[in-house]
Amino acid sequence: MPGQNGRSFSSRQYPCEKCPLRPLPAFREFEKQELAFVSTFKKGELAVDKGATVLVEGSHSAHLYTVLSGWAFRYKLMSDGRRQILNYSMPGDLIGLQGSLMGEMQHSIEALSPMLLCVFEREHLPELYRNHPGLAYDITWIASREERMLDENLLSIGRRTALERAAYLIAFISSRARAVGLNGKTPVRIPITQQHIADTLGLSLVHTNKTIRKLIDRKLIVWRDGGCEVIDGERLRELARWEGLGEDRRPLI
Amino acid sequence: MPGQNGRSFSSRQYPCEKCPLRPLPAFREFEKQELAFVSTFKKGELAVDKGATVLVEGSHSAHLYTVLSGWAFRYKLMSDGRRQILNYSMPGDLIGLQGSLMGEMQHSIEALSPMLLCVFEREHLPELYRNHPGLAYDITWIASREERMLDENLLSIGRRTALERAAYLIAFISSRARAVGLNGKTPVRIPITQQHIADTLGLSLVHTNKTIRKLIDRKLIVWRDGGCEVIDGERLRELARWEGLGEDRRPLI
DNA sequence: CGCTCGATTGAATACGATCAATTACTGTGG
DNA sequence: CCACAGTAATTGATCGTATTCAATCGAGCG
Repeated sequence: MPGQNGRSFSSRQYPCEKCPLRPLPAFREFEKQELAFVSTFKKGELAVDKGATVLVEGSHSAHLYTVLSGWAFRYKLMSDGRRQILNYSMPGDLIGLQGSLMGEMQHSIEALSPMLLCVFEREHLPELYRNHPGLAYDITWIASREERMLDENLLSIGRRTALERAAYLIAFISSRARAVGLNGKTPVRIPITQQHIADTLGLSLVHTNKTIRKLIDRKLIVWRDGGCEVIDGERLRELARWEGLGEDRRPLI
Repeated sequence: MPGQNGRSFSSRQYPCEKCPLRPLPAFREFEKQELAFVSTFKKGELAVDKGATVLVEGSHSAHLYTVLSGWAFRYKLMSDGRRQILNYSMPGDLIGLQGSLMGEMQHSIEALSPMLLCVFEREHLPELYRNHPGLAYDITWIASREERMLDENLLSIGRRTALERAAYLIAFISSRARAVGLNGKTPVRIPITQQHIADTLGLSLVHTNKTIRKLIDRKLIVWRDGGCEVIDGERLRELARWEGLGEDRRPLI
């Protein structure tokens, strides 16, 4: 199917039984029947281009997605254009749950790289709740996990200095990416611009640049190929006074 | 039962069938059988004093609470003492869900006033998911609502100026309080100190004071009896460039 | 080659933090 | 009833971090 608006839908290339993510140690094992249901729940796959808007504030999407591959960010805009990035999405993350449950989306999501998404129909969610309490529990768990990340981000923006914030953010994203196996032999390259970092940390672009530069000069990270790579995650966490993810295995819908 | 640690447990004075909150227009109607289950789910009531810690970061509480009356706030501490207040809890809000789902609490909760809490046992949660998919859905909905509030708070701290932030926070809390009928004939008095506001907005106490003073001088709020009252919510929202809650009826567990 | 986008840098300013008191209010004990 | 202690609010002065303004630089692209 040809792409319009930077997106193209296809039925399925990755049946849930052969999900490339599920075998990762980050994810919990699933019961056979749960996996079977998720497989019927999945309607198809959606490929989106870098820069495309996956979901937009104010819309009532009929769909819910799981990221199969690629990166995105979730953000809100004020009427005068100020932007706040709320969190990042990467493989294994659910996108659009808030909208599915509550109706209207109150934030937007944009792809940071080409992405492949599993598409689910929001209208089948009640069926999931009726017939698969374990999966229902998992979805609540996932919502709670997002809340936990937001708590930590709020602490960061509210109480950390600019340098600590930048260190925290990069360490945080990098830890999450590692957990889903995004590091090959080379370190993960986080595909964001300094403008994204600025809009996440609540700083100006100029000051963000000067702050990032300090991290580079201290050899904690490098900036290349339009993105960021962590060199010394340990010292980044220390600088940020951050305890780390401390996450155990999580469900994958 | 006598109180220790500022808390005292009693069986129940408010059976769910006579819940003082449920009839409020802010809450959805419940099926008879759902109400019956919630009633058995409720173990008793807990009264806590102002200033008492309801749940503490790092603990594994066996309980989950719904606020029947009173105010609390949810916060995180950094090892060096910096505090970030994440959100406020008021009647109808669920407390401790994150901990119930994920094990360890990663934030603390402290009472801002004397409170009365409905006590639920975390270990009965799976039963709720098995037998009451509607309630399970409601709990996810509640988690999503909290996430939505955090999104908005993050936007505020990240992108609003000090004056806008203060205006937003007070308008936000006051709107929520109104929705659960906390206003009699007089406006709601929000029982917080300026230190709480400072720790919510990510500002220093001194600067918070000067900012609040501007709101008072502009006659948008008054400060009295150790708390804050809104005089002109409309202009507060305008000043904050905030769209308002826009919430419809929500579930009450 | 000229264009655009993202990164970078210097300079001037402003917003908010910090330091240091002072004031107002409440509850307590003499 | 008053002195006193403790908490919360308030104010002025100074300092510093982050914003804004204004360029420049470098890489990728048509």
